[in-house]
Amino acid sequence: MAALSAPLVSLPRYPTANNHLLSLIDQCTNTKHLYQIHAQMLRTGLFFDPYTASRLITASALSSFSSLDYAHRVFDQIPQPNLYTWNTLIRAYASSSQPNLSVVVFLEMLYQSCELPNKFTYPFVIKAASELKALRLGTGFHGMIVKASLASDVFILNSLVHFYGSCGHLELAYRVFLNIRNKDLVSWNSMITTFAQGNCPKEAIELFREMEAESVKPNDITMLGVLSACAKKVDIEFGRWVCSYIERNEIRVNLTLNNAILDMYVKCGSVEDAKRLFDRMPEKDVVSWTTMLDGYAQSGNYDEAHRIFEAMPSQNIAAWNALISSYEQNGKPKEALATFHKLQINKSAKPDEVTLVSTLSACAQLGAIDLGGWIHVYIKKQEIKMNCHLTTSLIDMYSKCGDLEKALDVFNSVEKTDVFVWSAMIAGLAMHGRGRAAIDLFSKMLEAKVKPNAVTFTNILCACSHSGLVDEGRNFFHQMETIYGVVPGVKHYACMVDILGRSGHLEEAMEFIEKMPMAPSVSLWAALLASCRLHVNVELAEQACSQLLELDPRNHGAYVLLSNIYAKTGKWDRVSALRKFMRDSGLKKEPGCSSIEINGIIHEFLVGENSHPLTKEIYSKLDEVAAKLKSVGYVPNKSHLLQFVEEEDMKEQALNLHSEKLAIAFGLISMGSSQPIRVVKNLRVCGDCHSVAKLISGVYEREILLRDRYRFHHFKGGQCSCMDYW
DNA sequence: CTAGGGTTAG
Repeated sequence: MAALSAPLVSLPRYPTANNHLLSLIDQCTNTKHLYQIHAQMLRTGLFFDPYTASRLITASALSSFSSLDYAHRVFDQIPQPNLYTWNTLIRAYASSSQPNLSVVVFLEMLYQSCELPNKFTYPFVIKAASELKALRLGTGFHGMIVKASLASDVFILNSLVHFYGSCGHLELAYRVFLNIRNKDLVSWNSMITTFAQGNCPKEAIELFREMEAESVKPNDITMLGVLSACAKKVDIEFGRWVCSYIERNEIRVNLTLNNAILDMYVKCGSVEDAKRLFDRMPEKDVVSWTTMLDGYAQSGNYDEAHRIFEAMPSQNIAAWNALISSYEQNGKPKEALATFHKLQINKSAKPDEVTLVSTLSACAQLGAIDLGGWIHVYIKKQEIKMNCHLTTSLIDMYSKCGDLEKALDVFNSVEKTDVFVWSAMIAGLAMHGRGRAAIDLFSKMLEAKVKPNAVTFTNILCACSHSGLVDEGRNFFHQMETIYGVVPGVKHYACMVDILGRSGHLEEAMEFIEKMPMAPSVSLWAALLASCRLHVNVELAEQACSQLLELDPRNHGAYVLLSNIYAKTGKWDRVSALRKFMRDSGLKKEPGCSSIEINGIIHEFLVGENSHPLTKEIYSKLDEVAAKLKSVGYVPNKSHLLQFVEEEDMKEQALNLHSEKLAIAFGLISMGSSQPIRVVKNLRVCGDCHSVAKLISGVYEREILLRDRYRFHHFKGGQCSCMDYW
């Protein structure tokens, strides 16, 4: 009997040779070693022991010199893989760069193996689903788990919490969490992390309190989640408390935890605390350096930022990105582009999508279409994966640089879209005065089953405002909450005030403001004030202005708008009173500044500028323009003169010095006549400049694209795309 | 003999 049941090839359960080979696997440092062991296993027949073969798979799949390909080939040689072997491969793929293959192997197993997935299989394959953010897939696994009666396993449930969290479904994650009967530390950590990363820092901290109340002892991972929540909440008080909590409870502080504390200090605005910790840290890595660098850059301390940058052991792309994006976000787009340029020369790191997004955004701010277009080509040439972030930035860049057609090309050519891509395209149409097209696109977006968000509504209301679509604007505003569940914020109210005020419904705008459930913002009053100028309503303007100044006493824009209205109605005494007041309180009008890009170089003109090398030519061009326009009957409109110039003949001259005129004149001399002149102005275009640009576009047969603070003016054949509604 | 939770740049 004993002889009959013995296997043909006798394999002792734990033979010494077996143990010896296994211990050799742990000592492998390269693939060659693995091949030798593999060969030895085949020779001795040990390979056909599922456990031994699985160890070989694990070693080749998860080691530092890993080759998943090889692991898979090893797997394919195994005649009858058991469940453990399958799990090994599924696990290896789950944490690889191709988690989808984990799912493929899982499915193969369902078809080929007579064994069913067990409690070990699911955490792996759910991890793959989390990586893929594949909600439906993971939900399917969840169903299988319930059917297989595995739904009480705490390991599986914890991975489901993590899975729903990484898909952004916090409610589902929380529901699973609540259903875990025997919650362990990882359950709490998973849920806290999910809340912290899902932009619910309050809930994360509440859960941490609850955990304490249940006497579950937190560890370093818990604190990472809590600190990340503090950083998101910008609550330094609580952050400091967390640090002392870590000390009091003797939680092991490793490099990662120190980095998290560092980040918390930076995000909460205390670079000083961050620096103190940074100097004391026994060990630092790239993350520590980059976080510190980012802290200085975000706070505008570029001297220190550069010092850190130079001192870092290696300048990775994240470090460059920290500099570029902080410049771009702190209103220093030129510095952002200069840094990008340095990166290109330096070649120490390769631009990634974050770099390109920030740089495109800087191009958009400056109207630098040459560089922006160059980056577009770069993306194609380098075969950089287009994601929604990049698509959004490209659409935004082309729109803001005045090339709406290119923006539409990008929009129409991408496969992947999200709500931000659609919203950016709607914004592009809006700023070019194509209100109807923006509304059509909104309908298409709904057809594509993309849910509009707060940004979408800001943009669509903006479209209505620029195109004078008052009824449509009212409708969207009322529908946004009732139909789409987006609660109007103060920005949406400001848009509505703009829509109503601009179209002359000043009374209705005022009533609308009175019924607002929140306090009006500076920009809301500014919108009303601008409407008062357009429709010349001195009384309401004074009201709006005083409300605005109460919120922001040093807002020079408000004084300028009000003085415009006084000037328009001939109240010159009030104009001078305002001017005196501004001078006495040290308030200066923001100087008008226009820029134009010629052959990739941005030329800037301040109002009255005369430092440009071609100043002489520019001014003589302006004289020529003035003479030509006079001959077609143009009379300068002096009421647009906002500079408080008192002497009459000075006014006409000052009008000629407006920055947009200088930039247009420069464009006329420096560019080929077939190219449109693209100008970006920091303020709203003045009425006289608007008329002049229209005339130039006719007389000189030149297209002019003028972007002002609020929108685009596309001058062609003597007309403007705004139809004079601005 | 296999599991689950992690810090940086948009």
